[in-house]
Amino acid sequence: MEKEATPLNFIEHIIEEDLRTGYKREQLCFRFPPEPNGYLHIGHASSICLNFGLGLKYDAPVNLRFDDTNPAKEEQEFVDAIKRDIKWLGFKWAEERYASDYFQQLYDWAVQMVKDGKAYVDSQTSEAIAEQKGTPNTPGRPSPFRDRSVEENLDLLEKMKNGETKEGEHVLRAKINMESPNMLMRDPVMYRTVNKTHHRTGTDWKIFPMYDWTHGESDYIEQVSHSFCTLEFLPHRELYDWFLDQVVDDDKLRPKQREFARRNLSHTVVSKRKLAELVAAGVVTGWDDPRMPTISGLRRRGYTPESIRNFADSIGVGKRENLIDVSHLEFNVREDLNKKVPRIMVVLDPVKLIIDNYPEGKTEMLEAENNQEDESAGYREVPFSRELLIERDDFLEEANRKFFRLTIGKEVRLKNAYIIKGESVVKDSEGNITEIHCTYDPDSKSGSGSEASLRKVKGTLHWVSAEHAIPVEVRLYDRLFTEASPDTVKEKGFMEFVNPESLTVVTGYAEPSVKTAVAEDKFQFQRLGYFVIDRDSSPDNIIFNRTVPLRDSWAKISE
RNA sequence: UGGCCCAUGGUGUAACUGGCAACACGUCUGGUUUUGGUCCAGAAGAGUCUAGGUUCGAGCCCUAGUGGGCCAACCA
Repeated sequence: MEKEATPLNFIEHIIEEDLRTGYKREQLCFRFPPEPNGYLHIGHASSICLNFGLGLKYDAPVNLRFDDTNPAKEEQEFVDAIKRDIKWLGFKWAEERYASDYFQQLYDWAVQMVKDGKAYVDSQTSEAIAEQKGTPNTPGRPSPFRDRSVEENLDLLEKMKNGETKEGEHVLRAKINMESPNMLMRDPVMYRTVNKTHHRTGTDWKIFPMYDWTHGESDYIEQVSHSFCTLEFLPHRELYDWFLDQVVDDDKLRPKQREFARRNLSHTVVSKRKLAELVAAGVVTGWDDPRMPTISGLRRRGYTPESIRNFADSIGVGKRENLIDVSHLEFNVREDLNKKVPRIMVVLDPVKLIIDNYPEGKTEMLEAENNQEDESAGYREVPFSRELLIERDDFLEEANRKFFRLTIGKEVRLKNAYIIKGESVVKDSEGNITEIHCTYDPDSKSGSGSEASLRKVKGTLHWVSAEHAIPVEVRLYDRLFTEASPDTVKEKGFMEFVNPESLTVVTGYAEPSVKTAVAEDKFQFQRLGYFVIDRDSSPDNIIFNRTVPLRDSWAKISE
């Protein structure tokens, strides 16, 4: 029907090819299979967007399936967090499934495999089994238990299942090929016993299936057509297919595993273990700290679901190693926020600006556009008076020609207000500027249309009225890691690369309308970056988080 | 002493069954602008890891090499 204007990525090429060679469109089904052992991060977001994006594109169901086969690591808390984050990203899953739903079916199949001589119980230590497996360069040797009788195997498997054997005493192994060049085919473990309470099956099961003996079978049960995973699972594909051979009915759809490269982000660590360490060490306040690469952290930092989805789409999928620069991600928030965030003026590092020729005690309300790019965002009123606060670095006594802001003797515009001219400064005994004095042109009011108001000036400054300013807490976030490469961070110990200035808390002064904005949970913006109101804010305690700083050029020119 | 995967501007991806290497980010220049943001216009930047081969023609196919990655949890 529709012409594909955008080129297909290689995953879509696979699907298109399958559609040409037998698959029916209505058979397409995908899944996102997280293990509930931690919070979702930006890496998962790519996978979520890929799978759910395919679902949308092909109008196919996408299941959310929790890979909960290891009770030692998994918790209900993570299940809840994962569901929340996927919803926040804006996706809807067709079915909510759990690998643990399939424990009985998996067990029945395993029993059949034992009967068919395709699986056996091994009673060696894990060390012995590992040793016999050989190495990628040397073939493995068969276990002494490899040829146990079917009866004995069945009996032992039953006992394992009932918890009549000790943890680690036996495992069930598939009988494949100890000399395979693929290590995974050297009689992989299918079941191990774990004496832990499972978050869903409780103590019903004492044996738990391994990933390989679960994933393809779960895909098959759910009739998933394409099971996409990251490249490190490529060697698993042979085993995925072998296990499927043992259970697949010819008249049902056979799932396909296909692999894509995980997408790495510069300046970002996503290892759950390391993130947990950051939380434990108190480097961050929690999994949803705005500096965390978790979806909940990004949300709190001010990233919108759209910006994350756009990022994932624009980055594409491939099969090669990659390191995507965070600037790609940051571009996507800026792009999205530009369109929809109302602007509010906030001064972070204030210095007093006094308009000598403005009447003392007078306050006038000026009209200000909420979003210059979106007229429907409307207008608000901002109080203006004789004493204002402006950014300290918006003023320089002696400026070079590249400095566009306030200096003595030059004119600039106060945003939404008047054109002013720098006159003089007052300094304390240490030479710090405490007051800047200026004069304003009463005819130059913004939007008045007067001749004076149309005069070109070299810069525009944001400001707040000192008397009306509302103190707010502003948290300036920078990249958590100073090193770009996740590998380097991994090798050298990631704590060394934690940026000590990743969080700076300052008191800022905002215009009064910030109160309304907090109540309405609106985004904020001003020149120094994009600010969003932290979700811990209340009208009495307003906290801003900064999402991304503006381009570095600002910092360079300031010097 | 193996097997498998990958190789396109600084970054990430495109290039239909071989046909002038494209898009986005980033960078730079200019313009608009009630902030240097935004927006608009434009530029620079790879000849596709190397060497052979097939072909009228190769980023796409073949061979070898080089470089990078994955595989030796009772993790996923």
